[in-house]
Amino acid sequence: MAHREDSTSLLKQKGLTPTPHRVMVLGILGNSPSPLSPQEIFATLQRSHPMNRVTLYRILDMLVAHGLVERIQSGDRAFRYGLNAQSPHAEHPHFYCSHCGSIQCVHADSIHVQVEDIQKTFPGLIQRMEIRLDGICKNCLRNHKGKKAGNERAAQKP
Amino acid sequence: MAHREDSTSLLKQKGLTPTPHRVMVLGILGNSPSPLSPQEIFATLQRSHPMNRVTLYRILDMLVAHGLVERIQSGDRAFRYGLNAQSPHAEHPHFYCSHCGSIQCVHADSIHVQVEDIQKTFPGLIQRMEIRLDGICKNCLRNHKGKKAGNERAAQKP
DNA sequence: GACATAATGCAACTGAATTGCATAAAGGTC
DNA sequence: GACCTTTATGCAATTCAGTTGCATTATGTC
Repeated sequence: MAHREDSTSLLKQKGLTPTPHRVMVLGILGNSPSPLSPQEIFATLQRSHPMNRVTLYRILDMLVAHGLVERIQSGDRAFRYGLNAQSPHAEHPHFYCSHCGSIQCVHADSIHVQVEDIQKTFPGLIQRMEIRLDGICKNCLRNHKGKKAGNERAAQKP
Repeated sequence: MAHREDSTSLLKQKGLTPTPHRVMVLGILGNSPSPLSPQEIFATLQRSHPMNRVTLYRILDMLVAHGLVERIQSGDRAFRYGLNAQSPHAEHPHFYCSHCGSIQCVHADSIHVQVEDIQKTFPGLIQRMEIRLDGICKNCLRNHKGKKAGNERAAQKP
């Protein structure tokens, strides 16, 4: 996981000035096992290092633009941000729990989508791929065994 | 593609009363080669069969809930709706053009993601999968050859 | 035709993200 | 260090997509 020095040097590598805010945001993302929503990042920041919402969005945008951070879509309407996997094409799927909204990385060896193969016959330029699995996570399955699904519609209807 | 009678009978099959509005919406989706945003559906409707925004959203929700229509996420913040592929697990990827926002279905034989395999080791319940490719579509490549990408950021920044 | 149920419309609201502009911080030059 | 330019951050207001609550209209059944 990325410590403060790591975040700082990552930013410098990309020619970005390592302001405290940026270092913090990158650090939070580096310490999270799964991608986070701006809200979650914001909440974490509030405790120690409050910053304006807009600033957070702008920092995230910039990190994505410089390839340090990956932005993925979850089943709901908020994007999630996570440290970018270093190797391109080593993208992994994400699991979205439609009950609690949590996101998990899925390390699935069985998924080998050959973007190159598709590119051969596809007339547009493919730059990126995103795979998402929707369902109910382990915790929600355990906690709500026997209960009515209730919020399950969230997957489709955030 | 679905003609009016088809839409009507599809609705009846699901026990839904085939109101003019519903038949129209289902017809539009059936005649489109690619999934449409509510905005696009709305615009199409305006010409011949104006209806309230909310009604459209509610009809779409219902069609999704009854499995007639599939709701997918594009690279931007609007969902897209398309007739549901009849066979489950025959999901296909969608291509999102980050320049013009259009969506295309990709029929890629090379993509065989075995959800069952993932399910064996994944502790949650997987109910659905979505694969999306982001890039620049054929048209935008042609029209903007040599020009600066300009709006390309849309993929990440709708 | 009367009535209950379902469908639609309208207005106001929410949540996530964005824009425009003002202020504050960094960084370079003398 | 003072001055100035560039870059970051903050604040307020706005957009965009979708949702909620409630009134009104249509549909179907007896």
